[in-house]
Amino acid sequence: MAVKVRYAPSPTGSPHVGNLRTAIYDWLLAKKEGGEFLVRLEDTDRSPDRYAPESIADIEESLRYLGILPDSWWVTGGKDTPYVQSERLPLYAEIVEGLIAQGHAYKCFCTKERLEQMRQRQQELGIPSGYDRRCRNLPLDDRARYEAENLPYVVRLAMPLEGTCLLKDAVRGEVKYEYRLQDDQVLLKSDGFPTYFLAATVDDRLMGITHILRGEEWLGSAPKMIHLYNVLEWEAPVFAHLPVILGTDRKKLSKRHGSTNFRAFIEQGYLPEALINFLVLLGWSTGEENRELLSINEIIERFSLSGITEHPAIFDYEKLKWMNGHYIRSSQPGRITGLCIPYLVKAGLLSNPPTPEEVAYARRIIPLEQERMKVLSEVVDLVGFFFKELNYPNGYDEKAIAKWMGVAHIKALLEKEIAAFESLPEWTTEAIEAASRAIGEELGVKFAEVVHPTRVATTGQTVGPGLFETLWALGRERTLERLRTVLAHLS
RNA sequence: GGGGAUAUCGUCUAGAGGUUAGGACGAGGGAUUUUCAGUCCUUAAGCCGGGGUUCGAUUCCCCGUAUCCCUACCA
Repeated sequence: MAVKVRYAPSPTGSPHVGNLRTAIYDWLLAKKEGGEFLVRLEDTDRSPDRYAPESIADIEESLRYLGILPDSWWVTGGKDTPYVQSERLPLYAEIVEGLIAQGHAYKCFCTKERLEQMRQRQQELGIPSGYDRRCRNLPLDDRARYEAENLPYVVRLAMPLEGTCLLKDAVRGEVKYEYRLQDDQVLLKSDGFPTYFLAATVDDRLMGITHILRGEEWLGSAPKMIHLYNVLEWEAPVFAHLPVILGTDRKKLSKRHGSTNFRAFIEQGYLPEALINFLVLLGWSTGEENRELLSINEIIERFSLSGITEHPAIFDYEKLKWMNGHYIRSSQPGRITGLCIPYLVKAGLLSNPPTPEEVAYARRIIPLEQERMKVLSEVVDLVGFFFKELNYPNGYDEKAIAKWMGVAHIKALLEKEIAAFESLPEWTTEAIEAASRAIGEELGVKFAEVVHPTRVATTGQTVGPGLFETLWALGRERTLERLRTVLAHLS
């Protein structure tokens, strides 16, 4: 049977990297096995504080950005339509009616207040918590009366009171559960919407899903779903429970640890291939081959559920940065330039939209800083000196001035450079370097004693790309202007 | 309180009944000298504890401990 996997996000905010990793694994499995990758929107939680329909666009964008496009989803449709659970309500209602008729599920009229009190009492007494099943054994005339009164109700799954459930997990092997310890899970809420347990089970079945990849936090609820499959007489798909991703304090990754949602990573400038490569490695490895830097195709070739780790992984932002830097460095300069320009526009360094001259300038300077970038957003600080008026000495690094603007040969150096640069037939890195070396010899100082003061005078700082590439990119006019300004202040 | 999962350098991980326990990030040192970054070389750093099984366990089993997850009309 062909593999069919699904990613089933909820519109409760910008996607979390943990969910994205699940989506990546889903996509990889589908690609590897020549199967189908389906994405379904699980929008059954309508409570105003969680339901965030505007995040649907984020979900779509995250998949597009990563390049893990679904074979079928609500955006492009497909043969399992609709892909949005709120549009599938009648399907769930029908299943629930059948379950009630067969005694596998029952209406529960308990109020939230009663359930709350029950839970509190259970906690005080130190006994296992869970629904006390009062409505499971409700006398018939009570139920008839409640129904006649139109009391709100939920539908609960009647779990077996004995026996064990054996889950065969693709990453964890066999896990056993006692049915009697399982709660009578709510399947249908009082607002008529299904819960995850019902909706996901029904949809996975109707959509022909063969493998369910989900976070380990779902492991404990597997027996409820397996029981549902059993009473519905459906064959259960393969379950694969993925290790959770933790923050540096070993707690479930959350906003406290820094960025966790897709949007934040994009804004900081992480490349899709870096995100995928890093996320994939958080819980999966190539095994003996021992490689970490892998292209998408190399990952697809090697991917398998058996390579998935069983223990939680801590999200290492440093390693992600390193990996992103690696992918930036190995990208075509044109691509990085294009990706960086919006950051410069946003920072006000370029007009909105940028003029052709500005774009040409950006194309000259951004590649010079490419190997220094870990994330794209750093470009703003890295190339700032190319754009800003330096205004000696205020715009200059204090320590840089202290170290190099007071050296004995500074005035002679600047004077000679201005004269030499003015008369240079061609403004090329080679010509600039040759002239600079000649000046150094004339002055009888070491080459470094030419380079460092010149760098400070023209850039205001001590770090940056190679000096002659910098001056070349800066252009003859800007270079001369900066040298003259500094010289004027020194005189 | 109950249930479940997991346990190899600080972090991500590989690994096998006998290995100098391998790689990567990060950290330290060195080289390249036009700074920073990069690149190359290099060093330090690990099998949770206790019982078994075994000639031999870090590896297999049990117990303990620790950590994480679940225990909602959220997913």
